Amino acid sequence: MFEKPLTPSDVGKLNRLVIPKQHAEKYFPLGGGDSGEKGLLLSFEDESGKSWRFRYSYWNSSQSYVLTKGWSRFVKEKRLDAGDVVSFERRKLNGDRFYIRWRRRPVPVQDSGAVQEIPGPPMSAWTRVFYSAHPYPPHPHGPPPLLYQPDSLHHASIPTGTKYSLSRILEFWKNKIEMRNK
Amino acid sequence: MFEKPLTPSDVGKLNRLVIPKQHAEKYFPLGGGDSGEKGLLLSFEDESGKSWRFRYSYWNSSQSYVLTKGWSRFVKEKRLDAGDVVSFERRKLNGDRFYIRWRRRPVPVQDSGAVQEIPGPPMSAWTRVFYSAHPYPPHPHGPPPLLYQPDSLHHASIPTGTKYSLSRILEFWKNKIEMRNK
DNA sequence: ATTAGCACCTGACAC
DNA sequence: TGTGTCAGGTGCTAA
Repeated sequence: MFEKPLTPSDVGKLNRLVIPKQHAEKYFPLGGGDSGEKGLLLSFEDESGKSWRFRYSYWNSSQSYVLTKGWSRFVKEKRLDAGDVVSFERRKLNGDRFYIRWRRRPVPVQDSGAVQEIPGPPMSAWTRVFYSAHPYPPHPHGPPPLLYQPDSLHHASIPTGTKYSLSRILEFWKNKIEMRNK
Repeated sequence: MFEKPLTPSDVGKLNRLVIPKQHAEKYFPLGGGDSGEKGLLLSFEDESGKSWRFRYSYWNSSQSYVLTKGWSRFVKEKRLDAGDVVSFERRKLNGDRFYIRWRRRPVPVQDSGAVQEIPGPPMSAWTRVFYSAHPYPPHPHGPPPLLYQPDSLHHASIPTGTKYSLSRILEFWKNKIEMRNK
């Protein structure tokens, strides 16, 4: 049916996938007043045969069609990232089902030289911690990103229970924000 | 009956107070199918004798009990802030009524003077920032205050060894930065 | 235009 | 380890 390259918001904390209107209206029509109220529950099968249910609805405020409930679980399980592509298919072969596929982003993002190193011995530790732990890059529009998440750091593991002393936290972030505000 | 120290959300723009489940089910039972649907209207008397009505209901999605309608007016009139404590009481003395009381957040524990492993601001910087930052967006005019006010730190309300989980730290600072960028 | 209120949703974390 | 709780969110509607 169609594909969509995921935006940062699609894989971010908004927990929703925007379906481009032309595709939404063509393939997932919401019947006006009836199902249009609360949306639909759409079921898809992934590459492993696992079934995924997403709530599909229309947001009047943004006039867009979205998958909401269930979407974030999919993003997490598949470890989807901005630029990756999801595709929705319908196969009438055995029973007319919906399928959802995904693939890594076609070409690695070119390094624009935007990654900023924070100087200082403790800081480098912190940048690593932060990069690897920060699930969502900042919004792509507006001011230049404060944080950047290079591919190589995606899954660097920090034990989830790791804790840090306040003074180091404050020191680090004071710096961050001062840089940001310059 | 019980008390609750208010969270930033309880006094913030969500306009609701979460009643901890244990207390809710003990003192404000929602009778299954009857009142469970639409909640109740609870009436309380404050310290001045003024009557407050709150809508009390159960949110299925989060499985929590909340005061909604009317709550924000109470917060505003009493100028409640995060950390302040509300208490709910029932007095059978004259007529078995509900009372609602409130008090300012407990005075912080005196700073022990212990030195941090790494030089940095006292712990209260953190608490102060954390709580004062949330409720209502606090930029009246002029540049919003930078991260913390070292000059206003006379107490430590957290034991000096306290550490924080990464997720809390990141969440907090993400908010901070977003506010500054607004 | 703003916002209280409402019914939902989710991730983090304490146990 | 899971699981339940709940703090912090969302979009929508009505006023």
